[in-house]
Amino acid sequence: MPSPLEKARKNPDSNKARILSAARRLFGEYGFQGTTTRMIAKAVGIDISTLYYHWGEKADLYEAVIIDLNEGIEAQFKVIERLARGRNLADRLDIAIDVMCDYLHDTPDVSNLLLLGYFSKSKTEVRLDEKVAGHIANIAIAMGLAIDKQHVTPQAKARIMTLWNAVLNFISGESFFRPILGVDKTAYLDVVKETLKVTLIPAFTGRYSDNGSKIPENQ
Amino acid sequence: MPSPLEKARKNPDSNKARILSAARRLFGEYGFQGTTTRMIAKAVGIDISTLYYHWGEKADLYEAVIIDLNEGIEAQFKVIERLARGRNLADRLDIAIDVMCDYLHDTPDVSNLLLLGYFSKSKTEVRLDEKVAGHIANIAIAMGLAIDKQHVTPQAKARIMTLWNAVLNFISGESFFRPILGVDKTAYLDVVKETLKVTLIPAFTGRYSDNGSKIPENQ
DNA sequence: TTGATAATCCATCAAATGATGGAAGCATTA
DNA sequence: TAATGCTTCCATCATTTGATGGATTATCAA
Repeated sequence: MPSPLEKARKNPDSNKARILSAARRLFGEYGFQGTTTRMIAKAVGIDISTLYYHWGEKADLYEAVIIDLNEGIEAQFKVIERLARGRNLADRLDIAIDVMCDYLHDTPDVSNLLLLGYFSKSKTEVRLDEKVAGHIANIAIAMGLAIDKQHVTPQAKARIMTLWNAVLNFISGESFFRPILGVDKTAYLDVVKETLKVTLIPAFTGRYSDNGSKIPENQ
Repeated sequence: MPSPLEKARKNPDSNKARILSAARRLFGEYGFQGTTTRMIAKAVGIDISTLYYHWGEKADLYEAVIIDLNEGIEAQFKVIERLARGRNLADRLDIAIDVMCDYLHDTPDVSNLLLLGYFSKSKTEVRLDEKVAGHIANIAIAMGLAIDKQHVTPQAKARIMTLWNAVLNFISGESFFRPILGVDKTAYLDVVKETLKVTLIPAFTGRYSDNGSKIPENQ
């Protein structure tokens, strides 16, 4: 039997799918508490009860949004892994930053939702942490910093978090940070990419100060 | 005539001050939308109407919280400036990271509130961006990267944002990131400081070249 | 003490919000 | 056509939430 999400994806023009899409955008913009079911229904152009018919209560819809979003991220990790295979560490990081920045910039709700999930404590908590732990480990593996999920050092994890969070911050906070930087919309993405690469790639390619044993480049 | 904030600070045991304090904690934890005036009143142990008597409508209370918070941050910048004066860049950054991490870790609402301000779009927007622009410029000056607020290059701004955001992310997201790192509460702060220093100080002390492929040499 | 000012609480309101029941419309198939 | 199941909308409810008016109590100077 197909899950509700698969059903919605199969027919992107259905109301069910359009509700999910609007919910994603609005939850990302205003957060869980700041988004009302009426706002979502109005954005789609349907009655509120249709929304409840398809997705159940608000928290269930939110959960569907989070699951959908995480699958999108995981798909991007696969893209990165494919493009980065066989390169050296600096090139892999370069590719990862490019791909992730482009992806998140094209789908702005994703980074908003993730950050809100990290920092805002809502009463209806949707489990997100083990997903993030998985993302961190995936990046570590894709970057060749670990053989498998069980062998990622805390140091590597912390460095990846720094990079991952920096990407999310810059993309999600564009409307906030861009005026401060004083660059236009098209230049912003380039400035961000360049800054992330220059500031953070050396943190991985340079020597690891604590253990001194950088994980060898096992292609 | 004293401002409401000065009045509240003068008498920290007054209900007015206790409301501000509880509001700060709860707004930081649940965000503007997720916090109700009843929650705040209950935390203080007073009737809701007393809250309205002292602070007016909810948005006004929130604004008072933000102003209070920004003054605390600016005070910390002064501390950093005093401690860092006369040192070299690497030492200044080291001090700045230590002082800011300690301060934010002791007052967890601050980083939460700032991040929520960056990323969550509420209908009742309180101006925060020019404050942040000021913070960025202050750091730039304190670090000796610029003579005055008018002469901070976009590159320097972007690097400072990366550092500043990284601090906020790690402190505010402790409950989220610490289990992933698998360290205990006391060790977390040290891991964070160490990671920030190792990964980000070279971004400032190294060359500001645009190819970014070089690894800094010093310390 | 008295009188004015400040602070607090009780009761209440209007609007917003999450959620549901049931009737009506639509589509597919027998 | 008739029957069945899926989808949509209207009307409505119970709570929650922001906010206020008015009565009551505390504070304190004259």
